[in-house]
Order: sequence, then structure tokens, then C-alpha cells
Amino acid sequence: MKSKKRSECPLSCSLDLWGDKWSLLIIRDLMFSTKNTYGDFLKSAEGIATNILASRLQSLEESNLIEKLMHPESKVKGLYRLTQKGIDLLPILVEMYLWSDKYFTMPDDLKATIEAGKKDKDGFIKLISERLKNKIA
Amino acid sequence: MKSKKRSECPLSCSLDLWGDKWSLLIIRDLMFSTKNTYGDFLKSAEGIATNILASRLQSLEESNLIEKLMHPESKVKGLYRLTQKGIDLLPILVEMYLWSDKYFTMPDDLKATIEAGKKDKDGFIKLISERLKNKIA
DNA sequence: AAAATTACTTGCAATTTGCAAGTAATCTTA
DNA sequence: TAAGATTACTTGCAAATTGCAAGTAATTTT
Repeated sequence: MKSKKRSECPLSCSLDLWGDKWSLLIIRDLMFSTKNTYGDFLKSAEGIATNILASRLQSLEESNLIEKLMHPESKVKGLYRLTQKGIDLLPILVEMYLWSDKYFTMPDDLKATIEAGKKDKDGFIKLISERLKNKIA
Repeated sequence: MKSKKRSECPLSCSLDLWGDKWSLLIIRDLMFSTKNTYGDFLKSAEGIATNILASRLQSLEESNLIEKLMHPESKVKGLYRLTQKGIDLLPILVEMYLWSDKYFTMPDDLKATIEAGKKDKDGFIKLISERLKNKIA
């Protein structure tokens, strides 16, 4: 949460906001799955600790990458979603997936999606981006 | 250095390799500047600590993102350079710069470069990529 | 009204970071 | 050629962060 920037380098500034081992995984969940609550994120395969999750949600919100809303179905739950600033991280995530595809073995359930992103990157980004934008509107 | 993967998710696996606050800054230096020694990296604006630098150089080398060679001018110095695997991170860094350009103020000395990357992304990536590949060859 | 869910918070041990000082192997200079 | 300067690390230790196990508090369900 406290994070003064280490330099004026934009890359370094970006890393100050979301350059840790967990933040981008939350962004990923919001971007490519239907997860949008605290409990949803907890269930992700990496097994984030509850306190870390709370702290990351807070800092991502402070950085305006995500926002927290009332959950329409429950007063206990919150509902998180990406802001435009968060949606704009999509091209970075896509490039990360494409890099991964080259150097890791891809789980079967992701192969088709990656393949789509590889064949028509701009189209793929636009598609996902629009889908996310509709959630905001 | 010890880092078993948290899940099979390629994004998470990538973050396990270089998803910390320092690794990508070393990659950045190797990619966009002429820095290539331990001392060079130390001088970067962010002020990395000597032990962290040593530890990151080691883990990046273990992940085959960089390699350490003899320095042609001195036996004391080492010379680090990107491997092809490291060079392939370029599109990710470029997207990070483009995102930054939208949400941070860009230092003057970077504006021209970013502008080039924005106008012709693929051309820009190819140019830098070739330049780096020549160092390997 | 009691039990279960959901979203956190708290306490604490273990790991990682950051800082200041070494150290060791070259190089440079007088 | 001996003394000092460079370069690349390593070490020790305090401070910060992480990870885990237990709470807690506000709903929701039964």
C-alpha cells in the first residue's frame, strides 16, 4: 500500500503498482474468467492467502486498476471489476501468454484461447476488451 | 532462487520467473541501454541493493533469460547479455511502456522512443530485436 | 433461533528485503 | 613493484513482507 516510486522510469512505476507475484493473477481472473468476488479469487489455483488477497485488492483499488461495487445478490459480498485502466493491461497479459506459450507447456484448456490470440492478436484484444468494457457501461 | 510453480497457469509460471519488482528492470537495462555489467546495473536510477542484484542475476541466469560471459576488457568484470528467451520478452516490455505512456507522465528522454513504438509497434520490436540478436551471434 | 457463508482482520513465525560493511581478485598508478 | 583503486560479490542484521492458522462480524440460509 505504501509505495513511493523508485524512479521516473515508467516501467519501474508500473512495477511499483502491480509488479508483484499476485496482482496480475487477480487481474487475470477478472479479465479471463467470471470471477469477481473475494471468495472467487481465493479459490484460484495458486492459493493466495486471505490477508495478501485483501491487501492486493486494496492496493489495486487505490491504483484505480479495479473498483469495488455492491454485489447485486448479497450484502455480504462485494463485487470487483476492472476499470478502463485495468482493462488496458490486456495487451500486456496477452503478450505474457504468448511468451509463455513459447517457453512453457500450455494446459489444454488454454490452448484454444492462446491459439486465437496468436492468429489474430488485435482482433482477440478487441474482442476481450469490448466484452470487459460492456461490464463497465 | 527456490521457486516451485504455484499452478500450471502460464501467467503464474511467468511471474514465478520474473514477476518481482527488480528482474524486469535488469532486463530493461539489457534491452534498451548499453548496460551489461554488475556495476552498470547498480548505477540505475532505482538503486537496487548489491545483494538483491546478485541474487536476481543468478535467478535470471538459472531461468535462462540472461547469460554471463567473460568481459573482453577485464577479468574482474563479467558481461551479461540477454538470451533469445530474454529477448522474446521485448513485446511485453513494449506493451508495458505503451500502457505507462497512457497513465504516467513520460520523461522527455523516452518520449521519442515511445512514440516510435506507438507508431509502428511491429517495426519497432523487429528493430530492437534484431539489434539484440546481433549481440548473440 | 441456530448454523453456515462471506469477507475480512489479527497474531505470529518464516522468508525476503534493504542497508552497511566486509572480502577477494584484478587493474592502475606512482 | 608496491599501494591504492575498481569491480563483483558476500555477510550480518534490522525491518518489512509473506504465509499460515485462527479469529470476528455481518449477513443468509435452514
